[in-house]
Amino acid sequence: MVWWYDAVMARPREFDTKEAIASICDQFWSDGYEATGIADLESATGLARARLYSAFGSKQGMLYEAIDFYLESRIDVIFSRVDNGGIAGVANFFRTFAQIVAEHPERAEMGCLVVNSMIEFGRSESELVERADRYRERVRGAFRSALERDAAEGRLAGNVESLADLAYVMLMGLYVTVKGGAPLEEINRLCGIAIEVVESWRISPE
Amino acid sequence: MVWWYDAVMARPREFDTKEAIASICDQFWSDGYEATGIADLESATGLARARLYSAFGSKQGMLYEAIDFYLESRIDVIFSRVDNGGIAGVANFFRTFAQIVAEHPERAEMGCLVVNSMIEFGRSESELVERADRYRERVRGAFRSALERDAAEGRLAGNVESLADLAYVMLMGLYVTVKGGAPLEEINRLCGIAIEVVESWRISPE
DNA sequence: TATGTTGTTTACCAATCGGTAAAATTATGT
DNA sequence: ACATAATTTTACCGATTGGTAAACAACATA
Repeated sequence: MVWWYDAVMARPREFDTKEAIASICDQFWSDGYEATGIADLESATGLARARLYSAFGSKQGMLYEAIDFYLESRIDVIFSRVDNGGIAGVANFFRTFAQIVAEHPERAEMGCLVVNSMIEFGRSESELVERADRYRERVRGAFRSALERDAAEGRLAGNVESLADLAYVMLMGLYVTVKGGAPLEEINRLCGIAIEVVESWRISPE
Repeated sequence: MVWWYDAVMARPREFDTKEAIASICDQFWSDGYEATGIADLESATGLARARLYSAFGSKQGMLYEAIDFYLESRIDVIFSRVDNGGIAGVANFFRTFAQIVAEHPERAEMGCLVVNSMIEFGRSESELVERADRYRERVRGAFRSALERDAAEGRLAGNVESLADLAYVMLMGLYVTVKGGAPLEEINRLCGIAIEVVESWRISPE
């Protein structure tokens, strides 16, 4: 018994857990939680099931880590470009959204991992509800911080909170519609409307 | 072999298929497709699996019929009250939505069967995409027909199609947010914003 | 009553599900 | 070199999955 030291390394892990989680994330993202079996995760990561379980504990655990990874590697990156971007930043976000749907339909059809998971589980699992809360807060926070710039200079028609909320709701509506397989022209029309709405918030200087 | 007649009744079915579909619909609606097993459908309907399969063919077939039932028994009923209702009709729809979320949270958390299925399957199954198309068309159609009344009398600020689309997108965003387990106050705020948006479309007579 | 046809019942199926026990391997600290 | 502790490998588990074959029962026609 080792009584003098309790943090030995023993055998180090041969694979990069972040890399594995990235693959797991993609798998859950494109196929959903229930629809992906452990076998799918094995082939996605190239790791035997027992290695996955020893590293992440359970399938649910893998989803939680996948969502955490998604939040910091996708959501945070995407929405940090919206932060402080003003009305133009918000409008450009929706423009980019439309562009991605047009140019990378396979990616667009994956929708958003958090939205997908929210719908698949509802509020049945508190660990997911908590992450969904963080997600909504991040998205709305980005829109708020973008709009605050224009609001400070008196160029925003309306209050920041409400308009950020509206941008958030429109985005969620777009995600659902894209995932549902709506035709491209319909998506483009809806994105165009969202952009019009956002730009109508601008008070042009006289 | 009966060559002179090909539509004999033989033994009549002992259960009401519409009733069974209604139960199946509720089951899929509240738990999702993948998460409900045949055993769940058995206990929901009170019918042995073989009876379900002889009547509906497959689990997917049951989902298709469940969605068809949902479209005509829920969507059509709900949105027929929006048809021709004017701006007030659209605004009232969102008011009712908020009310249901507040008073019947369990029901609200089920979200919308079509939205849930759209997200669970994506555009992978054409039979679902087709139904999703019909769904969107019905929802936007109701909003359009509601707004056309005001538009005809010059009391609508904006064009009917775009505003109906906007109402649709906002509704989808609300569904997702409710299903994701957002707190009631947040839902209420978002509904309030949607209502404000809708009412801002009204051109009040001077 | 005989026959054809359909619905119901019962029992069953192979395949897959998520998960794990245990042996073999490989690094670490002494 | 040696004991320790972690990882990897292999093989496996019971439970559940969606689905079905076959015997039996009820009705319509003749």
